[in-house]
Amino acid sequence: MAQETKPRSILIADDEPDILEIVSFNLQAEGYEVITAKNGNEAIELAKTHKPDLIILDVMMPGKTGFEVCKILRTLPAFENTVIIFLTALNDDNTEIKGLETGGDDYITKPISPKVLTSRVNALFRRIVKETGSVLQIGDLIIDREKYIVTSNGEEITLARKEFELLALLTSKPSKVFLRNEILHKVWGTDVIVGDRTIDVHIRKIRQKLGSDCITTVKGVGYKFQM
Amino acid sequence: MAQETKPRSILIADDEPDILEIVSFNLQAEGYEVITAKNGNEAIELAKTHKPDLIILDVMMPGKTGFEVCKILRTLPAFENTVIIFLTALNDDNTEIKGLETGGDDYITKPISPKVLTSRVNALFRRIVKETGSVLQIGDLIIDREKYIVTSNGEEITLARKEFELLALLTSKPSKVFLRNEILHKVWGTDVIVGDRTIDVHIRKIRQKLGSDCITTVKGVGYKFQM
DNA sequence: GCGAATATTAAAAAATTGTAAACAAGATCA
DNA sequence: TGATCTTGTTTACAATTTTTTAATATTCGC
Repeated sequence: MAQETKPRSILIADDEPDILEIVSFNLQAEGYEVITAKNGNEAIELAKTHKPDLIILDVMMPGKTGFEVCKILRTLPAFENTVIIFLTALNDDNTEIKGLETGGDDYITKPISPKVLTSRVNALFRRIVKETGSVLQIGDLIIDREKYIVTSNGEEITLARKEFELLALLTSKPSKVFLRNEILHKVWGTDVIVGDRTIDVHIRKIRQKLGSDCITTVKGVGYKFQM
Repeated sequence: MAQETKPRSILIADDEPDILEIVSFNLQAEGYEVITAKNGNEAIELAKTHKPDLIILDVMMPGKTGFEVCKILRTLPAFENTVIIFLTALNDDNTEIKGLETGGDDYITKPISPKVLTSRVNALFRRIVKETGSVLQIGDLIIDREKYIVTSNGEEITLARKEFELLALLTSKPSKVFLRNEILHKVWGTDVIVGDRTIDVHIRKIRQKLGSDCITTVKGVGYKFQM
């Protein structure tokens, strides 16, 4: 039931092994998948084969500079939207401006704090990343809270608001039995008073729409969702 | 009808008049529309009324700090996606990390070069525009957010400002259901109060102009755009 | 089988949205 | 300037959908 998300991948190119190691270590600790390159040409190769989500480029590298790598990558459609961060010892305004104008998203000067770098990477991902949206998948049932859509076997099912919220509640913890009281509180709210049969009627409608046997009655207690 | 392009607007908050002046000057020279605030509370006020595309906040300000302003704004739906840059004399890793984690998109330490700031602003806008897509094409509908033009089957459709903003919001995430409240906040602003039927009427006008079946009503929830 | 709990059904009630028309405030233009 | 649009908003009512109630049947555990 838990949605497996592919970890975001980051390519780091730097000719100093120490930097590669410490930055890799910190980014991996944060949950990113890290690939390293020792120079510009290797960076381009690895970028093409791995298509990382973010690329960190040292500016001064043997072979090709970070700027050159960036320029080359940006001409390729696959990388026009990839986030690129420059890393450099050159603390010079004009170089920084040049880096940002070359197509870099950020420019960090050495010596860098690995934690700051990580924060900046996180900030960029937060900004770029489309929110995954709260999509719940159980068996062949997909519940998309953002789009307010329920799909069963690829077929879209229209649920009214209370029906949707009730189903969303039950599916939030499959197999858990929700007490009638609990359901009332969470779907209707604490200050709304409705009759006893109201829940039943809504459950019935959901059962009708989904094909009945995914919501089980636990007599005297409540309901639970199970595929 | 003259097609005016709405310039991107930037709000700068700093208690040092010199900084306000020099930064404003440079950003205006770059073509941005600049609004200035002298402290945190003024920043919040101006943000609410002007809804700028980007906000630059000094961290140390009388009244509310930049971090506090950021935190407050981020809780409002209208500002959850606004770009925020921190500006500060505190060259301290932990503070920088805190700033980025508070929801800031960038953190620049003083003394700053106005040109570097401008470059960073440009870089962030370049990135955002890519994500938001200043020109959106959905089916045979083309929405140019920058030029305020909507084209359907090659034919230009004239939308009033509110209509355009509403459509732009809905199309910014196709299929996502926007809550009525969310729409009110993002199109009308946080402190504007309009009647219940106002949204409906605008939706109706858009439907009339585009041919009705691209905006779907999700009763009790909101509206969504779908081709 | 008994009784309490739940299912079913239809119809009433409530909530939400669609629509047309009217209005004020600006903008536009002759 | 005054007349005429355009825009944004409100109002009032119609149309629709959702939610609830209430009355009746059915189920399930004991």
